[in-house]
Amino acid sequence: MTGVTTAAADPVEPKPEKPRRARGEQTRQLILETALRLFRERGYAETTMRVIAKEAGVAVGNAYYYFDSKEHLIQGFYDRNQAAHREAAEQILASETELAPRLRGVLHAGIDVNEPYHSFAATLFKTAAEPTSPLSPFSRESSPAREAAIALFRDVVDGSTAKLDPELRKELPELLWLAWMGVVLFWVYDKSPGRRRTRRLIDGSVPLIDRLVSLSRLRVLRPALRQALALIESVRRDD
Amino acid sequence: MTGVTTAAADPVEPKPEKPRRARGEQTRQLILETALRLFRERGYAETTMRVIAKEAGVAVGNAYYYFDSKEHLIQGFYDRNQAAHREAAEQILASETELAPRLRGVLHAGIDVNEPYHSFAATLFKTAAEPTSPLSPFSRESSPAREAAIALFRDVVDGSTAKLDPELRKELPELLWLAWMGVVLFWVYDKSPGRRRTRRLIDGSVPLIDRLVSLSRLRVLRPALRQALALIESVRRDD
DNA sequence: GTCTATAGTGGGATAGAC
DNA sequence: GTCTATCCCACTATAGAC
Repeated sequence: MTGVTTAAADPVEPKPEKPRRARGEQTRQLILETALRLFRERGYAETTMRVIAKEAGVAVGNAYYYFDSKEHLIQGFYDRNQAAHREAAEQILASETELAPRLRGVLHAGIDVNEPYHSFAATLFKTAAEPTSPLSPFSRESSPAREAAIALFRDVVDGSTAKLDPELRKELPELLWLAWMGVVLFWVYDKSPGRRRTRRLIDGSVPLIDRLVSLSRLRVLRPALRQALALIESVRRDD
Repeated sequence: MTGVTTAAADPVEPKPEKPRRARGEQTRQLILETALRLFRERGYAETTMRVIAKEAGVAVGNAYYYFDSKEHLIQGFYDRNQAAHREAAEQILASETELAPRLRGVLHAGIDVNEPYHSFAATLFKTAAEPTSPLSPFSRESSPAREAAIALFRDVVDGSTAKLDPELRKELPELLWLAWMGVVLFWVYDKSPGRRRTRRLIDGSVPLIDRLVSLSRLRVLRPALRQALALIESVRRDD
């Protein structure tokens, strides 16, 4: 390609998109993929930045050029899986119209997507749990990812035929996301073969949630529902 | 009791209880107190083991003699506060007989006890959240502390005049402990002045829980209650 | 059993040359 | 953007004093 006649490369051929930047992005991806592979193979704590760099064929400093810290590699993982969850969920959302199976399908899809990373996810959870960490699911930095996740549950609710109290309908997506966080927490701690207990938790919780949502329209339960919604409202204030 | 004539030191004076061990315990406490003070003053990550040792007037190796790792200092903190919570709760448990104020009092007492360590507790939470860590509230190593905490909520329930479904009564202490973990999680993330939002969460949740517990005796809700209890049972299996 | 002092290892993170 | 050299700190090892 060094050829003479094309020597100075007159711009007949349009340059590939973002030649410089693309290379940077490529290096970034290379480092991330290498890191995630090593995390899966030998665990997070056991994988040193030196080894990640070596395996990826770059210098340690270069890894730190793209990722502020070892923990920031986790954010890459997080984003990737959020996207994968959304994609896996689309199928169910397109085919089901009842609330319960929609919810059930989306929850199982989330577990499916994360399963290969179960052992590594324990560490993910550790760093995500720190409130001061930008990786926390509640942090400002994560809010795009969080909003995306909540939007997924809004789809679950809004695309269903369920009849809901309008106030409840407004709050439900965020509540379901919270419940999902709870399921993830349970899953992280779940050591049962094939994560049977988590599957059972989902299969048992969904009909229960479905039943409670229906019951919430009963006259006897209206005050309790109002009280619960007022609680959410009061707690949300002054954040 | 080896001695013949007991030449050296006839046992006229009984030795002070555990002369050697007491000294060890003292050193241990000294190191722990020093560490917790420094954690509060400058944060966990910023406090090095070197500084802890120096401030306590011991050698680094000595600190490691008593605490297997820096994180293990947190277990000391955890145990201390559990005891303090229990103690603070006694007053309320001795004076109240209704479920709601008993629960409310115990929850607020828990926050009171932990409040001085709020900023440091964030880090505590981080390490506690790792499932593989012995510091996790769900780990086997923590089970004495966890059992003690659940026992506290058993007192809350059993010492109250509330009329409960017997099945629910059996499960409620553990459920309340779980709720308490949730409150702690919320508290850790709570940045509002004076932790107002956490206080509101408690004040709003307790009457709601109280109401739901009462409602659970209604005929319309019995199936839902059974369903919920069955869920707990099925999820608990094969641990 | 309790403690010191010292010298090391290894890994996360950074500075600054190129 | 990429590298090499270096810093700092958690943690270990060891050898020995009391």
